[in-house]
Amino acid sequence: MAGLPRSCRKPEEALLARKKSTTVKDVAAAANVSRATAARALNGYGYVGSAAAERVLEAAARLGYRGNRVAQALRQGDLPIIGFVPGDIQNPFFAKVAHDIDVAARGSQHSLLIASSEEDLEQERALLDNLRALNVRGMIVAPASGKDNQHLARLVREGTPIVLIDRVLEDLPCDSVAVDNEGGAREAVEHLIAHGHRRIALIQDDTRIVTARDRLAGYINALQANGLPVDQRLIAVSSSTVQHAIDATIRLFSQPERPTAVFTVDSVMTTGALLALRSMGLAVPRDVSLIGFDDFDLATFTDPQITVIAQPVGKIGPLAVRMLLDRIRGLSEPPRHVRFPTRLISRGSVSRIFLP
Amino acid sequence: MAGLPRSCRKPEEALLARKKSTTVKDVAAAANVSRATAARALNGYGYVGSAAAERVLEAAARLGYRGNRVAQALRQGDLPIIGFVPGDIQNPFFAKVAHDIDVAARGSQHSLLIASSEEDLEQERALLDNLRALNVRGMIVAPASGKDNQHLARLVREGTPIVLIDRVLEDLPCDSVAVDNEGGAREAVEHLIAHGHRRIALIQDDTRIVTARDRLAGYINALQANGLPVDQRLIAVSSSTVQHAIDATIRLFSQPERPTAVFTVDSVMTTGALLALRSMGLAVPRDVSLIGFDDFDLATFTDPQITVIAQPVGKIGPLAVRMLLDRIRGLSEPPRHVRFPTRLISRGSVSRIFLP
DNA sequence: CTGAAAGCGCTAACAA
DNA sequence: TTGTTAGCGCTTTCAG
Repeated sequence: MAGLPRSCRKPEEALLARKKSTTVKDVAAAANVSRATAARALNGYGYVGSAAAERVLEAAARLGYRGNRVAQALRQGDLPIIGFVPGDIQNPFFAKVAHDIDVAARGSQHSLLIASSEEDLEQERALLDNLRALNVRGMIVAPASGKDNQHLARLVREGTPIVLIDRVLEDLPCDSVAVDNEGGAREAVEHLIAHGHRRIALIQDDTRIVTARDRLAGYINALQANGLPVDQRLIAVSSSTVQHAIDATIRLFSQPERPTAVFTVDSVMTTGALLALRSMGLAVPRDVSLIGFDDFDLATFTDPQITVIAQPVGKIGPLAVRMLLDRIRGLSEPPRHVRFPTRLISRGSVSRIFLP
Repeated sequence: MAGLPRSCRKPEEALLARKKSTTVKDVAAAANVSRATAARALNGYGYVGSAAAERVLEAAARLGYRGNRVAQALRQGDLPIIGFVPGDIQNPFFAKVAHDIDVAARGSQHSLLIASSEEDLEQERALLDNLRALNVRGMIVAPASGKDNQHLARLVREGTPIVLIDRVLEDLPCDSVAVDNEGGAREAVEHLIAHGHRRIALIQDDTRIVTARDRLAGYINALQANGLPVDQRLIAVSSSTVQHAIDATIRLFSQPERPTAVFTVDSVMTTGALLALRSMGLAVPRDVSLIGFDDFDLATFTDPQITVIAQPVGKIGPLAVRMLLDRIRGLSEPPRHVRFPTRLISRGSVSRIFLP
């Protein structure tokens, strides 16, 4: 008899043992029908006599029957859940996207499991593996890295519906939703060049992150298209936290030949740059011009306000969910890639420089 | 023979059918051992001959065996997951707490499932029901409402480990981690009173939310302790979004007798109030003094900076996880309630008023 | 050291 | 209309 009470490693644990919840079997017994009939009544399919159905429902209510999704999932193959793996849940961009995904997912009867990779590739692997092992229906992922993505390739190969957001991996055959990072960055830098700036600094993430790489490309392309040199001393790499961005900015401005303008690749970086500049007594845009990728609350609070490259953040989550649901429903078209354009919002943080 | 391929509602769906993943059975077959032996080798318990074990591991690797958590969960009773139900994932307070919980949970081999209630009681019920049906180990919840919490009471009664954060329900017998909302609010308002203010406005959430209720109590207590009247026209209720807070602030200042100071109950409200005041051409603190509950990035970006009541945000998540894990491990002490003190950070947004 | 078999809770094909 | 039964993938006794 394998009938020992499970999970009794230590005696004291038994005290708090969760009350065994009521199962279909209990309900069926209470209603004097078979498990099959009870299940039919509970889930409303097939033929059930109205008398029997009523008894079942009554018993279920009385016993507090709730159903066990894990068992259902084991039986049916998957859980009505989609996973979202953002790079960092604290970044307002991802928080907003997470919220939008949540709303859209809920609208189609799915729960959302958010698991942040914290920009750590190893962690991302573990999380995706977890989600997969849980048999979620599909996943929306902002990959932490542009390289070493065999784990993603494998998931795709195995048929798990996946939609990439924000960071596209060209060689991965799955849908993606992102913005024109290269174009946006190029526009930002060209805006600075058009205002006479020549020493333009870049504060960016590790180029392992795809968006950082693309925005760097935009920066370089803009410079080269205008015959300006790419000076490595003007490029600061920092992880995307306010404190790191502060340090990077200070380093940048501790050099003999200071930049006259700064382009920051996300709103966290922009926040850090603003704080650093202020602490160094540099006024924007009098001493330094500033333009940031991604619009954010703070951008309109400074005086003057900050010029930014805005992304249509609110469109990303809902579209990603729609695409994912298509795949979950079995759509087998070739991968679709959507790239939204960005938009330069000119505020007051860029000044005109007159060349000698 | 119930051997029909499942899930073939429509023929085209079959095309994309997820590749059936390899099971212990496959591995066992490939290694020429029984399922039991394979399981033993895979999970490293019991006696397994080293030759057999090696064959199993090799076969598992070759076949790409990954394990099925759902089945494990069904067998073992629960999933190594904890759930977090914040009021609103976009609120930076909850985003930070979510991040902290994530880190702490991961440290103890648990995944985190974040499901935001969006301050909707009905939604919260559905989400908690989902989590419960998934057999998660425990949940950390910021209840959307101070009333109508039978759903929570029931979960607790059934033995699901639950820790409340930010918003404590006194009559619910479970652990909680929060801050001294009443005391913090009182200190804020007393600070304003000490600076000579008499017409002090409050911008707050619906009092259905426990923190809003407690902070309102602090506001009222401070006024009464100082012999000041509570004027309903000075109390604006708004849901916690920037736009709603803007509207509420404008309404407040459209009255004949304007307040000389404003106390906002969270950082989103504070952001909204700042935007509204600026749009009305009112300078802080020249025309209006301002103090907000909860410190946030923006508070140090305005000129002058904003005086706030700071909470030890970083301590809440980790402690909640620790308490939850205790319960999961079977701790059966009576409920523990932790309340952190708040701290007034005086910056420049409160001016002294000289009475006539 | 290994294998057979039971059973977690649920659903659904099939028989009655 | 209802009941019987198989089985999802896994772990774990118990008997070899």
